[in-house]
Amino acid sequence: MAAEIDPAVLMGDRELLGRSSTADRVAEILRTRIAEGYLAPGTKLSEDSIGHALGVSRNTLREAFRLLTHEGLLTHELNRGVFVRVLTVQDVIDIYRVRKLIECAAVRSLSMPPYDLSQAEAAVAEGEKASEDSNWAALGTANIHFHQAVVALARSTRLNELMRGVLAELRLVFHAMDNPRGFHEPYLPRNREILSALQEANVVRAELLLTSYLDDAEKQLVERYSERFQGP
Amino acid sequence: MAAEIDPAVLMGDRELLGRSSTADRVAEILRTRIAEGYLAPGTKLSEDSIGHALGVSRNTLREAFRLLTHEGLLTHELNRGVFVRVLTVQDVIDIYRVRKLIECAAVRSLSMPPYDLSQAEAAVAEGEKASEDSNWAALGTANIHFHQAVVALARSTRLNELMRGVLAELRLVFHAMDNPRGFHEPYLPRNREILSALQEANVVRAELLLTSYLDDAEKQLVERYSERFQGP
DNA sequence: CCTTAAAGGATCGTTGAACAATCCGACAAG
DNA sequence: CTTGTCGGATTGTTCAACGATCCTTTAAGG
Repeated sequence: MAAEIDPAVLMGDRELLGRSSTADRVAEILRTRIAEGYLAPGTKLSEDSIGHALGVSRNTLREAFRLLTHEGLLTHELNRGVFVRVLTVQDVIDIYRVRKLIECAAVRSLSMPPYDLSQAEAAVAEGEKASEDSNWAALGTANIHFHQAVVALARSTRLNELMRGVLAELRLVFHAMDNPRGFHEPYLPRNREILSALQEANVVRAELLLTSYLDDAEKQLVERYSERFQGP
Repeated sequence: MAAEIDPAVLMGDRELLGRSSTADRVAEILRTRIAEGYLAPGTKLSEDSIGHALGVSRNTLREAFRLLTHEGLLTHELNRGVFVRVLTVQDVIDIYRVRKLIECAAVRSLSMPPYDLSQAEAAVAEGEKASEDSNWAALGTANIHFHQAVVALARSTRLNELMRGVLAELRLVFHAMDNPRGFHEPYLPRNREILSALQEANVVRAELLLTSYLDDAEKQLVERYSERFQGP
């Protein structure tokens, strides 16, 4: 009469069920505020003011801080408090070193098609739509999603996690760009090109495109960033 | 009369001095206990008992738990408490997927000598000494140090951090091996061989050796691990 | 005038206690 | 044997308090 229950179906609901912990929600709020630039790098997050503003206790807030600190969005200085992370030029260089190493390795690790490129395709489409809508913040997000999808090709949860953190840090850098359109838009067709190479199973070409992409982005970012933070 | 003070000398003491936050110290204690196997995977860490045993408050202990949870050494189940992480076979596979990707990419990223191989040399020597002393736990640690040194060749703090976490997780797996000597010792000469290839600047050979090393270790580990946790 | 030292206020680190929510085991009923 | 219910134990969350540390201000001295 009744069909057997597939446990796998219920698995997807677990995160929805298990999600709670006010600390997680507070962290999510702060994460969003940081990502959208409302909390600029260098801003001090006072336990008292933030806790009072959000109506949560200091202890709970501290747990949220610890979450975000571990994600690299906040820095914690003993007896001084937490601050929105300020990335140095050295950090930018390190981030791109990681990206080059991992993204390229992920592409190279692909053996025979078919791969699941649906995420990457969705990300490129997302970027093209954002570009049409002139929504440059969304375009930056879509770019990040594309490269997350590239790493996901390696099918490793740990690498995905690492990349999620690294790209979240990169968002902090993006906010230092005063011309988001001029920075993000040129990379959109390059993402499309990389995707095409992957669809044609031309791994070598995809890796070459990816490398030059990352080299260019790094150069551009380091240039802008250093003249803004170390320059005269 | 008095000689000039060399500031560099005092730098080494900073971590000793700046070591703060009881939560950090508690985390360090637990980290060590887990690494040495005293706290076996699956063990429940009761807030009451641990907090009372270490003489710290429950709040502080929870911060330490949160730290280790994010490092992947503990798992946190809502309203049930924290447990020493029990890795699945899938986790082992994922860990080795990451290792193959990153360690090989780190080696391949080397361009022209000279590289700084001092860390790697020290790790191999450490392993050979541990082997002479028949200290198999130390041998496992030395092996981990060697591969950490390999990743360090990429000179990225973020990659180093990732690898530190991944290899700490791997320690959890090692404790499931009932014959540590038989497992660790065969890999010692292979580390030496990889080091030799690097010293000769033969990057291609080093990468090949590394790949087969990791493939063998993964196969062996997965076999043992699955028959122990999913077997009859 | 500048440098150094001390006092004060603000914030963080840590603890202890309290209450609600949840889980776990035992026991009873069907 | 399964289901429902109860009570003890543990966790989740908040609050208040005190000591420790840092930053700023103020004062003294060269």
